[in-house]
Amino acid sequence: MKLSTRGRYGLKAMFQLALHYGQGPIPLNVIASQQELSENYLEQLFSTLRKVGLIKSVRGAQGGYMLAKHPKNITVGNILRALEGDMAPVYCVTDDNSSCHREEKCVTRLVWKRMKDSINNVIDSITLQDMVDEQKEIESANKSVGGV
Amino acid sequence: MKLSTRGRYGLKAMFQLALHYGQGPIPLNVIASQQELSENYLEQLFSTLRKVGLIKSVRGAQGGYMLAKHPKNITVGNILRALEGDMAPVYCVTDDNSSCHREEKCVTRLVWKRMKDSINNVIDSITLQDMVDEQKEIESANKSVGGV
DNA sequence: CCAATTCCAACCATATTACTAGGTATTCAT
DNA sequence: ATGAATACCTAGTAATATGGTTGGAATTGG
Repeated sequence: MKLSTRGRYGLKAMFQLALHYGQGPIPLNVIASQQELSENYLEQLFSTLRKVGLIKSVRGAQGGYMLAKHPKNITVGNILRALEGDMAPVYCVTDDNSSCHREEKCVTRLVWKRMKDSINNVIDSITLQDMVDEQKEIESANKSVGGV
Repeated sequence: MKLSTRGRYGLKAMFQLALHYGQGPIPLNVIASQQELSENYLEQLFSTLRKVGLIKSVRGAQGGYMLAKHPKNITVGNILRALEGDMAPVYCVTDDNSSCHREEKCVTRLVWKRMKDSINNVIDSITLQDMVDEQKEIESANKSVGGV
């Protein structure tokens, strides 16, 4: 049960945007090269993120992407759900729960439900701002110890 | 981020074995038909479960499979890890953490770590016995309300 | 006008998933 | 002893998902 590159690349890229929030648009190739990702592939992810309203784009020269809201108002859950779909371990506990005729009589379903709730609880409680703050802590901790 | 059929089928099948714990071996075709699964495919899952010591087999006619320990000593986590591998959302926080040269300086890694811990916390806290108990509760609740 | 950029749709190679097929080994019941 | 019922094992395979690539059109700052 692994996340695909969509979720992984997407979160990293969004974190980069958060680090430069308020500094104007950042072009895709900058982010792609910083994270050593395929620019064209990342473009597809950003297309998705823009359509759900998490980022804004500026077209043309000097254009690029930026967060559509303050980092404190964007959660990891917002990003992962946009890119990976419903963060449920099995389809029978997704929001658009179509199938599963056995419904509530199913004990394994309760297990999946608890897993889902647990996952979503974590990812909805972490904002991009939290990550930016943590990054600063790590950096200052390294500096005070004289790390490389 | 979904579980594969290995984890889903496997848990269901193990739950069936738990329901009949102490009643001798149950042949594979019985479980397969009860859960409407491919017998040959389920066989592969049981092979894995046997090799990690979660189930025992009895060969020959009147043979079959049974849990190797009491249901209260088998967790959902035991089963899912056997069938799905390390239950980490990304490889950089798996136990045999090989790669990830960025190590502790990586903020996204902290996010994955929290997700992983959260997932494992849930699945390690639920035993097959818990599921059997829940099943009985559901059944008796249905009965007392006069459900179908 | 031109270079830099986003936007968009289609294509493609590879890996993974979820099986199927077909055989061998073992054991119980008769 | 025999045959049916079972577990055990390995290889093959169709479908699907993944992780991109390709090529171009639209937009805009300088």
